[in-house]
Amino acid sequence: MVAATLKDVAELAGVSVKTVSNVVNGYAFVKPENRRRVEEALAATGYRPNVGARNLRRGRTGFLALVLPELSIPYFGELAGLVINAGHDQEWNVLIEQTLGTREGERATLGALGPHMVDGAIVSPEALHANDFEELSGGVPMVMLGEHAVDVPVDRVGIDNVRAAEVAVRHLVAIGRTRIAAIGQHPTRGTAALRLAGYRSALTEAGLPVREELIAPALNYHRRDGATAMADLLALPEPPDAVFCFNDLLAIGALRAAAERGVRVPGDVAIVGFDNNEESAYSLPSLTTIAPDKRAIARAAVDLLRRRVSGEEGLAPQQVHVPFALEIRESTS
Amino acid sequence: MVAATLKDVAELAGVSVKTVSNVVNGYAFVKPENRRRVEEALAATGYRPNVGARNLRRGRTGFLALVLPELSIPYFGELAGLVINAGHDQEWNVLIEQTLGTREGERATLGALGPHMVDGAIVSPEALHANDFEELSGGVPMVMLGEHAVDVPVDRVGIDNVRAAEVAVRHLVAIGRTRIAAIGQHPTRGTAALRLAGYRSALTEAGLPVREELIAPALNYHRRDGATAMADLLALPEPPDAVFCFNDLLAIGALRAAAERGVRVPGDVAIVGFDNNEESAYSLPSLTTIAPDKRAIARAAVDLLRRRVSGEEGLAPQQVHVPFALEIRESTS
DNA sequence: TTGAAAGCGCTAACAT
DNA sequence: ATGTTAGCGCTTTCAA
Repeated sequence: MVAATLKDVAELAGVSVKTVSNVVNGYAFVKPENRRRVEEALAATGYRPNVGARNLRRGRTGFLALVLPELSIPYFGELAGLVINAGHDQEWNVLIEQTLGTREGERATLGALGPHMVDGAIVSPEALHANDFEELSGGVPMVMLGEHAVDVPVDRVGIDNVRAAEVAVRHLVAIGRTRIAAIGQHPTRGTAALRLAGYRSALTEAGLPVREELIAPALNYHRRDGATAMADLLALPEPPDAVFCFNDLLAIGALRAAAERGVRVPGDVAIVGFDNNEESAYSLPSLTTIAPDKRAIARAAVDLLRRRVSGEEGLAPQQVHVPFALEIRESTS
Repeated sequence: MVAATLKDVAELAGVSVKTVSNVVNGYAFVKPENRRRVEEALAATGYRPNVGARNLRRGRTGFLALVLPELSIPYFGELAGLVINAGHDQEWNVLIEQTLGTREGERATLGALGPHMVDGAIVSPEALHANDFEELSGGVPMVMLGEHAVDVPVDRVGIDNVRAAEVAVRHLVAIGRTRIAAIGQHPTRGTAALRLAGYRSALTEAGLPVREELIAPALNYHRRDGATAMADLLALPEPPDAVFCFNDLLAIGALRAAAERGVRVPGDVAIVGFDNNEESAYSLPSLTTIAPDKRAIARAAVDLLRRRVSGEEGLAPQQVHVPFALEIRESTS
């Protein structure tokens, strides 16, 4: 029993393909008698539309690309799940591509995204340059995730990173910390610059000095990088009494570095993360963190794409800010 | 500059579509002169093949479905990344579908996988019944991930769960524990039964009694379920001195429940997990766990699928066992 | 070695 | 209300 086609069904029902197509697509007015016969034939043959053919005809692919660094990174795993769901709501299947967060990888992936491969792409760039974007977009509508230094006329969805960082640091100030460090400085990551700006401004606002030695860089944003950076901070003559990490993985690493040195959290040093990964509610201690509304990010991105794809030409590039919250947990109480 | 077609390129180069197609597909013998002109035209138009049309013609889709409970679960996030990579090696794009681990969800997803949607599917079933499988496979070649009670003539890839559980429990015996509990009993999960069997056999082999009150059920395999189960175990008149958790998330939850009650790990109770999620190397204490070779799982699954799709008919359903290792960390030392 | 043309399964004019 | 038919862009006989 090899896949039945519209034609097969039509023959079995004794009607034309058009009628079958109409029934299948829930179309118009079909004589009840015919509808019944078509439906029977449909069931009898176990007909399933050939999506490829349908899309070829319709001039769409039915696919959406989600381009991100790596699915094994909790934040992206969680986000991807939500994007898949949001995509389904718009009859899109989501194709996930991994770039490893390198410019190489990002260029290669965008370049491979032919105009026929997908109807649009949701991209979470980490290292892309502005001109890469223009060069490689290939006419595929795109939405960028997260705020970025890169200035490209493209829709973006994310939270207000400067404000979020301010909220995080203000919280540390509010619980009485004065030597507040930051982990995650990075030369090219767009969000790093923004979170750092928020960190600085919150300190200044509180009348606290910004000490450059308390701003720790991170080559990557993995757990091990957080541990390394935290080790360096704790080795300072005057170590910090609080640390704002630019993501939860860094914070988890920082937690471990502290524990290994017998430094108590939050007793000796309070820690705040960013992203609200599921694991952060279960770390020991659990992690206070900035919780972006990931569901809103996924929905807004897909929605923006839908509007672009359905050809709202005049629409200027949008910058959508979704809500975030400070999730206060044990690492700061 | 709307997407150029083969025809456009042919006209520009002054040759037939066939010749262009030949060049594009690196085919046969093309007169050098013509080849040059085609290549120029190709570059000038920025031609990209329409994958949908190509696949329609070729009778394949170029897509592979990866059906799993949820991408936000670390194990599946990590695995999905590896499957995507393995798929690319065989010129497949991977489509991820989430079932939430319910029979409902699994049935719906498999049912939606028309024969035209994907060339094959890699399925990680959690609740599927044997007849669901036959009813819904719709002729799409499938590979199942993990061992399962469900007996269906389908290729499977996974580790030897009974042996792995034995290795885990033997380790607990080896470090001198005698009241060894298990967390993760479940009425329908295939792996639960196998891991429990390994648990029992390792205890028996060590001459230790199997105490039913030390076998804790888990409705789900999330962190919170591990915490709940651990709380129950610790409330026993004679609490365990070791716990074997059927996955790392349960173990992470157990770690927290212990910490909240002032129970020291591994001092008072040693804990072993299963899966080797990335986070388990950074928990406090870090988690001893069974580490399946996930890369091997991904590769074997894709490879099996490739063989099925390319129509090796006579091939009997395979059961592939990939290697695993016991990763010893702080939670048992 | 290349061209012409059929057709993959579907949708949407157009005609009836 | 339904049938006929022309393609969507591509690959692939079949001829030339």
